[in-house]
Amino acid sequence: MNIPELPVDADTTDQESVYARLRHAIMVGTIEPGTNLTMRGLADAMGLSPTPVREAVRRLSSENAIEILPNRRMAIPEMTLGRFEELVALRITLEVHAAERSLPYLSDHVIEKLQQLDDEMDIALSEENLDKLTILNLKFHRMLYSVNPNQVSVPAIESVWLQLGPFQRQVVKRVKEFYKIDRHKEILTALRARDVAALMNATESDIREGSSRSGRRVLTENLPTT
Amino acid sequence: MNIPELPVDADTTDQESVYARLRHAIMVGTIEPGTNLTMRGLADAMGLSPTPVREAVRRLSSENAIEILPNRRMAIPEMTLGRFEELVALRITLEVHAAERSLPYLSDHVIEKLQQLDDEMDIALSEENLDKLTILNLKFHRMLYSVNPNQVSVPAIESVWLQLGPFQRQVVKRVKEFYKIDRHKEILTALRARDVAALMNATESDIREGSSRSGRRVLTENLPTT
DNA sequence: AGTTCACAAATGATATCACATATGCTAGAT
DNA sequence: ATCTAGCATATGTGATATCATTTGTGAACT
Repeated sequence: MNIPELPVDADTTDQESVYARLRHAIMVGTIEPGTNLTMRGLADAMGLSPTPVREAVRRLSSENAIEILPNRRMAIPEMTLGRFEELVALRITLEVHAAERSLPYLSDHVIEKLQQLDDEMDIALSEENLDKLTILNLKFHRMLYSVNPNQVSVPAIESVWLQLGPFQRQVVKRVKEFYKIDRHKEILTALRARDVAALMNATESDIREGSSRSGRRVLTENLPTT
Repeated sequence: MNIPELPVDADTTDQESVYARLRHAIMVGTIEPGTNLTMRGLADAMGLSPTPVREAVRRLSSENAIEILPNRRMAIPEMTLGRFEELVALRITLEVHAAERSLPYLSDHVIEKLQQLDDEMDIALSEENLDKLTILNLKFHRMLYSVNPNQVSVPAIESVWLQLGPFQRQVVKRVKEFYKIDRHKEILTALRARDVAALMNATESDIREGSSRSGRRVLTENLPTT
């Protein structure tokens, strides 16, 4: 198992950096569904003792990114069509909610930064750098929802991202087939117009087209439907 | 700090039981907002070494039930009016979503069990057993949302309950002032009629009246508004 | 060849220890 | 009396050791 390192500032705790590394790896789909993990294996891979690894894994298990089996072993959960569709539906509900509640706090400056992120995404797409595309996409959404100063939904949203993550590589490969219209441009237009209804619509379409269609295709080809 | 014990079956791990105990205590509001916690303090209180306590605490921190401060100390987060209103709004969005997606899987047998829970709540209310009332209420909601076999929203919902928990005792004391109409009865009626719109309406009203109004009152009386 | 049992290796869970940092208290200076 | 410096204590973090349980392997048996 090879978990890429991540830049960390000096004061971060080992537990924290393990958490960040695993989280990142899961979210971009580095680790495939069904992968079995061991505390000592991860600890060895990262050159640490099992202690901080256990703490990081526990956190991820509470976010439903890692599954603790009855035999006390750990695994990345398998994806099924039913679970996938529930996750996408939840993602839409949560992100439409978060977008709606961010709009009143939105400044032109943030819109500008969102625009820049979208530009970077265009570059990543043309370079076929799919992991980077994924990260930038999530960063775009996170930034929008975080402008609400009392925001409490981002952690829930990130948990859904984590659960969809292992499946991400398979989905994103097909994204060009289904993602004909650039919904981020629509989101940006709605933001500039401060148009709530348009924003909610564009957000839903973005998520649905970015994951649902291609994801379902992959799943009906490969996986059990239960 | 006195964290009540909880019944556990033989095979549960120490870490797991600490997690369950803390979680329960936070959810019914045993621990007040702003309370400072220490690993060793909790460990001593439960007769365990710090190791399993750390893991349980880490999990709860990832569910935003416990806050890790920059000095690496831990505390139960303070509540503010802004955060409170965001939490209630998120609770409504999530639970309306979950209720809607459970309805298609609902059996008469489950409706019967929900009815029984509601009866128990009436008794708890007449006995003024407020902690029990809280637990039964959450159990009622959890049972409904869990009939969806592919359900993925309950963990997110429980995280919101956890974040509202420390505030629960103050709110529930006032519940009689605002909770004039029994919205659980309305939910049950909607379930029996398989009426989605009525279900969603009743769910929203139940949550809003059960927490929002009395909660806001408590907060505007006591706390900073930021 | 396939099955079963026994033993070895791997793994998870927890306590303990060592270390670094943060906190709190006391004594001295102003 | 108040502030500050310094030291003792408390606390968080992580490595290690130990034990119980699970997994895996190989030999004996059918």
